[in-house]
Amino acid sequence: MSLPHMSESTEMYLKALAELGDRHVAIARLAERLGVTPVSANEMMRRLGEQGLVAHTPYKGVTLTEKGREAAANVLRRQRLWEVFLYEHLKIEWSKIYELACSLEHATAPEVTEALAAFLGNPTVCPRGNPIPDANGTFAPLEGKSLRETAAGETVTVRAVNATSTEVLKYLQEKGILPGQRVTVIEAAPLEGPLTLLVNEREVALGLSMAEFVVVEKTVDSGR
Amino acid sequence: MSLPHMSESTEMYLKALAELGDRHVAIARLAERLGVTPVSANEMMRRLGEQGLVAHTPYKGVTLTEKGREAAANVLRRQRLWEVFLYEHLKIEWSKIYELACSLEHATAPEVTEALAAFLGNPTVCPRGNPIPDANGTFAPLEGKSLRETAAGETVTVRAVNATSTEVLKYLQEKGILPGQRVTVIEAAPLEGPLTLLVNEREVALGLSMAEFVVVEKTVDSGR
DNA sequence: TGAAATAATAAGGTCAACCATAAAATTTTC
DNA sequence: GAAAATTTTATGGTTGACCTTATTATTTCA
Repeated sequence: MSLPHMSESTEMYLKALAELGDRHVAIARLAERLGVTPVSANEMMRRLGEQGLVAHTPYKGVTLTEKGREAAANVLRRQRLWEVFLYEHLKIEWSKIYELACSLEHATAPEVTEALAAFLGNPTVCPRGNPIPDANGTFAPLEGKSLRETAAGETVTVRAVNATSTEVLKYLQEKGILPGQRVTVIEAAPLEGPLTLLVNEREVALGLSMAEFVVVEKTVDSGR
Repeated sequence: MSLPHMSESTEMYLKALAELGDRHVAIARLAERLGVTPVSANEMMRRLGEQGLVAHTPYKGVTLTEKGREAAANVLRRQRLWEVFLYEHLKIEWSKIYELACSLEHATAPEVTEALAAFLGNPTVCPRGNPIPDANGTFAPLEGKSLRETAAGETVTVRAVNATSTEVLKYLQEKGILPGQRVTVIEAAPLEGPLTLLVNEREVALGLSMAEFVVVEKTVDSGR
């Protein structure tokens, strides 16, 4: 079941693919998220393809195979369990936990993963609002749409933040765009311009590339 | 202070040197402990020498420089803090903690190290009995001699176990050779033969290569 | 439909940390 | 003091994950 040993690099690619959604992912977007050149990402997709972890349809993009999806869930489980630990127990700043948990994740044996999950009380969401896959790799992929697709005038509730860069997370934290927060889109500037939001009675400007990774849900019970 | 980035490999070499004591260490012994060929260890010593971390006197051995000693203390700190966490909080089996902590150690940022230390209550010894350096890199190098040098008839108390292989640690665990345990050397077989010990009223055979890494202290207060 | 944009492939290069084999230098031991 | 053992150096090779530059293929859109 568990693969001979997955390199750190392989794990990062799998995680990125899982985080980018379960449809076909353009290699250019993958490369961008990982900070490598498209050529490198392409090479890597060939390698992962040979291992049966992804399926690549030229000019269409890549998807995880079932095997790849399972492996990715495992990586996400480790990543997000560490996030919980770092945030809840070590009291590390919210914006830094993704990056710090990421390093630990690659170094975590299955035995430690399960012991950690038990220690934490088998949490089901990470501090960034993302679901934590269970030990079998099953987890409900997050409901909701991205803030980017939210029309002006709408009021939504932040469900999760899928950004990974500490810098971006720091910006979101400063502006209060955190899971559970109610946000109203005041304006969406034309020409792919930024959104203007109302967060905690403060106006906040947010570029689309950041809004992309904020998962929101239409606020239903406005009076809770 | 903290180096640009130390590779996992560099950290392992520094740690092994620190664990092997503060005298000149023969490259062959280093290679043996790390499971690489002497040629590889030699190459690596040249590299670490260029970085000012070790001093190599040909045919005499290597020692850590002050810079190297500090770096090594930092690695040991991380290693041993994780050992405490894995053992005390995650309830992982004693014999496995070294290896599992080792992986985590390489992936641990300074910020996490310090938060972990605080979470654990700033422990000063790891479950294997070794001292945990403080945040400045200072720590009392373990008092005592190795079980290997203990004469037949002597009764000693195990202070620490400096073995690293899970297999060896498992054997020691099974035989009860753990920190705090009183041990009597019944016989030391000739020709570098094994020791026969009395541990918990049971006779135990122990090869010299294992005994080498059991640090003991002459039992003073026999009636505690 | 043809040009522009995007995506894929090809070719060649780097870097760290290993490996093996073999030759040379030094130390230890008889 | 010479042979044996150990250590060091030299040479050349491998692997994974990147990189650049250039060419070719495909898709999108005006």
